[in-house]
Amino acid sequence: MASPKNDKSTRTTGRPTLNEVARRAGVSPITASRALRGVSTVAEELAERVRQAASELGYVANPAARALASAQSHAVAVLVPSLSNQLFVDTLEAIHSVLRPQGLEVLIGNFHYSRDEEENLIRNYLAYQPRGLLLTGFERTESARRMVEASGIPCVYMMDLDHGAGLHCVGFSQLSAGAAAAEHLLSRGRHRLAYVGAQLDQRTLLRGEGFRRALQKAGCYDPALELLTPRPSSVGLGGEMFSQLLASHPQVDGIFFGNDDLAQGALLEAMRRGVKIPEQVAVLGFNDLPSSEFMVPRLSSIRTPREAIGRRAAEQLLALINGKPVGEPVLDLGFELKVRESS
Amino acid sequence: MASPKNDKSTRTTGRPTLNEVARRAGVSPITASRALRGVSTVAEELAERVRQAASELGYVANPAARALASAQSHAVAVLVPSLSNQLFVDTLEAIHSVLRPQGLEVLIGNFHYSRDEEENLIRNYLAYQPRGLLLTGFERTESARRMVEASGIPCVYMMDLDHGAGLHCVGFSQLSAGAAAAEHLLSRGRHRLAYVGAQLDQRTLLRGEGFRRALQKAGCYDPALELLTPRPSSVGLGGEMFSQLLASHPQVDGIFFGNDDLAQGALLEAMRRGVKIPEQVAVLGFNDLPSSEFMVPRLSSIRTPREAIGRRAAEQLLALINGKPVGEPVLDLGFELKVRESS
DNA sequence: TTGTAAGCGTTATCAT
DNA sequence: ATGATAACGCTTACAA
Repeated sequence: MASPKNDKSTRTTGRPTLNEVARRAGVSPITASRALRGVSTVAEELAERVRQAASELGYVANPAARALASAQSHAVAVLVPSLSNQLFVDTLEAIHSVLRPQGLEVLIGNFHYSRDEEENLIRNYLAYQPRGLLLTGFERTESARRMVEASGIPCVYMMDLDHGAGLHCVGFSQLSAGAAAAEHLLSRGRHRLAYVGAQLDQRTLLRGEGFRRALQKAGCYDPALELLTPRPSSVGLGGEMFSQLLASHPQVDGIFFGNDDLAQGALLEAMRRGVKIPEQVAVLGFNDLPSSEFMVPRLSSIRTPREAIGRRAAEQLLALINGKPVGEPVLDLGFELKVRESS
Repeated sequence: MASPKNDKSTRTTGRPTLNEVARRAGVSPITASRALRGVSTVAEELAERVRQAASELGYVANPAARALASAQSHAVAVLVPSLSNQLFVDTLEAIHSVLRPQGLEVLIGNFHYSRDEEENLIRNYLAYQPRGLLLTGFERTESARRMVEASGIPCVYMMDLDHGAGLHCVGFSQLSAGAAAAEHLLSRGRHRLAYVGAQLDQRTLLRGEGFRRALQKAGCYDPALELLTPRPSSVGLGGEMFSQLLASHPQVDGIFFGNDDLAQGALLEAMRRGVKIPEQVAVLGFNDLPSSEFMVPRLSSIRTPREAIGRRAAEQLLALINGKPVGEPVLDLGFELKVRESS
C-alpha cells in the first residue's frame, strides 16, 4: 500500500510517540529510544537530532509501554505509617530530593499504622514493578514480608535498626534512644519517671522498652508509670495523658513522651494547670519537631535524623538498584539529645 | 509443534498472567479479563471460575499492560503545594477515602509552592494517562494550564472559588474568609488590625485582600499593618513576625494570621514577652489546625472544611470520570469562625 | 553503531 | 455470551 494512512510514524493525533520522534529525526525507533535513554552507543550527531526532534514534538515517553516492554518501571514505592506526623513528611522530602534527580518517580503509600493496609499497598505497588522499595520499620504481616522477598525488588528499611539483621536498614536504635531519654532525666536528679506513648507501633514500644531497661538498671522502674494508648498521637491527647498521669501519680517528677506532639500538649496543659515545668515535672519529647523549640518552656527533645534517614536510605536503595557496592548494610545515624528548658 | 514449551499459558515463573488465570479457569483470556473487571456480561458460572482461579494464583493485573492496552490508567493525580501543612494532609486523606474504594490509585504530587515544579509534575503525571486530576487553586503556568486542557482529562480544582469561573471547583471563597476575619475582629472593638501572611500563594494573598477590603469599608485600613513574607509558614516564623509587628507598631490591637501555625507562634511569643492575649492584642488564626484549640490561650481560628473539600472534590471528579451528571460545578463549602479565647 | 523482529500483558474490535 | 485477532508504545534480543 502506497498510501500512508494508518502509518504510525506520521499520526498527528494524541501524544507523540517514539515512532514519530524517530521519523522526524530520520532514524529507527530503537535508535531514538537508545538516544533518549542515553544507553548503548549512539553517534552523538544522531543522538542530538533525536533529542531535538523529541523536544520539538514535546515527546514524553509512555511509562506504561516502557514498563511493559522492560518489565521495570521508573518508580520507587515508599510506604510510611502516617503523613500527620511531620517526621515522615520530612523523610519523604529527603527521599524525593535524591530520587527525583535520577528520573525516578516516588510513589507514596500511607498505611495509617495498619498492617493490613500496608500489605494491600505492597501488593498493589508491587504490581507496578517498582525499581525499589522503601519501607518503614520491620513490623509487618508475614504475607507482606513474603511478597517483598519473592519480588526480588531491592528494599531498604527506614527508622529502626533493632531487629533488622540481614536487611538493609537506615535509622537509629530505638532502644538506645529510649535509654538515652532515661539517662538524661536521671542525670537531672529525677527518679519517679514515666513513659507516655501513643499509637503503639513497634518503634514507640521499643523506645519504651529502652527507657524501662535503663530505669530498671538504675533501680527505679515503676510499671505503673507507663502510660500507653493505641490512640493516634496528638497535642490534645498529650494534654489528656499528662492530666491523667498527674492525677493518678502526683509524685511523678519526669516524663518522657514518645512523640513531641504529646509533650507539647503536656506543656500546654501544665501551663493551664499552673504546674511548673521543669521544677515540678521535667518533660522530654521525641523527634524534635520544628515547633518544639518555641514552646513555653522550650521543649527538650531527642532529635532524630529524619532527613538524613530519608537521604541515606534513598542513596542506599539507588546503589542496590544500580548494582553498585553498598557500604554498610546497617546504617546507624544516631540521634541527638536537645536539652532546652523543659528538662 | 506439539511440545508446550514456551507456552504462555503454562509458564510457572514470575507473576501469574491473565493467560494463566484463563487457562486454569478453562476460558479465553478475554473472558477472564471481562470477568475480573466485571464489565460486559459473563455467565455467572464462568465468572466465578475465573475469580476462583485468579485468587488461587494470587493474580494481580499488570497495570502497565492494562494502561497500554486501554490508553487509560486507574490512577488519579492529586497535586498539592505542601505536605508540611496539615491542611493538605487532611484533604488527601479524604480524597483517598473516596477514590481507593473505587479501585483508583492516588498519585500524590507535592510541588512545594513552585509553579515550575507543578508544571513538571503535570507533564509527568499526564504521561501516566490518569483518569482524573485534582489540582489546588488556579494559580499555575500558562503551559501547565494548556497541558491540562489539551489532555482532555477531567479535572477538579480545590480550595479556592474566587477565580474559577467555568471550571469545576470545590472550596470556599478566600476573599470572604478574609473579610469574615476582619469583621470578627472589628466586632470585638478592635480597629488597629494587622494581617500577617507567609508563603504568599494565591490563597494567602486573596485572604489578605478580603481582609483589607473589609477594613477599608470600615474606614480603618492601614497598609503599614500588612506583613507579608514569602518564607514558608511555621510556628517560629509566626513568633518572629509577631515581635516585628509589635516593635514597629505597638498600637496594634488585633492580628489575623494567614495560617494557624503563625498564630500559634505568636501566642507562644506573646507569653514569653508577657503580652496579654487577647487583652492587649486579639489573635485570630486560619484553618483551625488540630492543636490550635489547646493553645494558651485557646486560639480563635477560621475553620476550613478541608476534609469535605477533599471528599466532595473526589466525588465530583468521580462523576466527571464516569460521565455521570455533576451537580453544581462550583461547590462553596464555606468556613466556620471558631471563637475561642484569643480574640 | 544501527536496524529488524518479536514480544511484554492487557483490552478493543469484530466475529460468531 | 464468548472468542480470535490485532493492537497499545516501547524495549529486548539478535543480526547486520
